[in-house]
Amino acid sequence: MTGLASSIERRNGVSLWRQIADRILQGIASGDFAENAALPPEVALAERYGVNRHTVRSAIAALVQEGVLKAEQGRGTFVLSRKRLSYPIGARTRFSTGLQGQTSERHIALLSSSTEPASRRIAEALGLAKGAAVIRLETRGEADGHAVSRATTWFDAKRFAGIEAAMAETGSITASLKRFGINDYLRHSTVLSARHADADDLAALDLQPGAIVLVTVAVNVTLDGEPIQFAESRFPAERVELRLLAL
Amino acid sequence: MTGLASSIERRNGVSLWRQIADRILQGIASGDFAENAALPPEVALAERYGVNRHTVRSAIAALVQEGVLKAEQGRGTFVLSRKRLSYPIGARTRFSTGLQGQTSERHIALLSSSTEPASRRIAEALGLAKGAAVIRLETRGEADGHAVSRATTWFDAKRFAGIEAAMAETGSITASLKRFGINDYLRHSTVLSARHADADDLAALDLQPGAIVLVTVAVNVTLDGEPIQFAESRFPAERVELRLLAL
DNA sequence: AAAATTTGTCTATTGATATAGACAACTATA
DNA sequence: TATAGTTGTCTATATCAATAGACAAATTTT
Repeated sequence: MTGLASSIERRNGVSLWRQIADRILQGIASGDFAENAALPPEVALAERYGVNRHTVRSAIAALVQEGVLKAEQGRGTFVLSRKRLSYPIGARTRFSTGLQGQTSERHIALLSSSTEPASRRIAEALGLAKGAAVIRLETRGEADGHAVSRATTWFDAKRFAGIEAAMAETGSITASLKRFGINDYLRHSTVLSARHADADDLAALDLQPGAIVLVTVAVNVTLDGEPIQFAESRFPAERVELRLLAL
Repeated sequence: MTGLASSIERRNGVSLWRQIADRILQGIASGDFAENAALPPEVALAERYGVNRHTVRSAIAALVQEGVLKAEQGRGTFVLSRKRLSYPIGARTRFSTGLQGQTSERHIALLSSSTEPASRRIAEALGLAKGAAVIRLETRGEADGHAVSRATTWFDAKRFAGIEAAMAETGSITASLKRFGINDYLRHSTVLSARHADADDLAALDLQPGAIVLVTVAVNVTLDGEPIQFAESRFPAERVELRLLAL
């Protein structure tokens, strides 16, 4: 990306230090600030962004807290290496296989599960009657010990009774579905949006308040086109990008 | 979406009123707050979010300013109708055809154009030598008089000399490419991310500071697989969602 | 007409945010 | 060993953000 001007905005509900922290993150992502190298000195950054040096210090302090930067007195402030995961989305999107090559270990942790009546939206997506019982799973995707996604998933309770136990045991949706005789499935639809992370996402994904999450709402179907799974997934925008396949 | 708890976070660089404004926007998008109906009274909202009534008023004031809400003394605060556009992304993504049925009028406005040497990234995507001349177009997508996207597009300057004039005249990428003998093209790859809008996006998309943009980086190719166009598009997350096709 | 409900305005207080300047502490280099 | 460059700490001040309470103004309900 060519570094477009993009200046800092005042009195808009987002503090200057938070905006500058975001700009520094962008700079790292775009290669403006190289990894494992020193950031420009505080005075230079202050001049570049048109703010006081102390404001820049607040931004840096937040990023040090996040583990993105490391400050050393007398030497400089350094960018720690933190690769952004590229999460593929396509007809055969699978959590585990998708991140192969980028991480050495990944699995899905089951945070909680419950059975509830289907809302109209979920009933329609799964082809059930409104109010039919559905199983709801709250999960967190982890790769190399880092949280990379947070998802809420619904299944027909009648057809997939006990799937929460299978998830807890296998740590994989694909493996769990196999136990119900589903050896292959396709992604039918995906709708994408973005918003600020809510408190639940912040805790589960270990994010700083104000962070942005990418949100996908997807329906998976069998090869016959029968809907089996409805899911909303949240990805931390600062650590993950989505790569659309087969377009 | 089931309304997950998601409480409000303090001293994180994002002011409470901005967080609450975001929550209200979410509430409208999710149907929690119906369009053309009254919002709960300020005291009720204050209690729901655990903040002072004046803080809620600040959030409402911002959304009134944005044209999302309308406050009437003695009556209540009303949600104005503002449908979120659903922008399709697929192999044959076209700006104009994609929004058919959702809007009555749409076109692409050319904001500026220039010729510059290709960065490594753009050269690789377009199959050119690094430093080769490329045409860069800055455009804004408009539907029914509202800005719905902001894009930066690069073309090989040698092959597409004068495309900026065609764009200015036709208001359409598809129509402009036809003048260069390209009657059909496909989307080869799309990478998706999200971030806070920068100053340029804020101005071009008529957003409030702190707003979130969805970012797509895409390469379009001819039917023979030859790359012809590299583009970065920004969509206001509060007004647009991306619907992934053919997955 | 009266009461209840809701938004609008005002004053006051507290804490967070941002600016400004000075100097200490530490590191690398001439 | 100086010197320059960099991060760390301190004080002070002004503005913004958030809370609190009281009452006015407009609308709807009783």
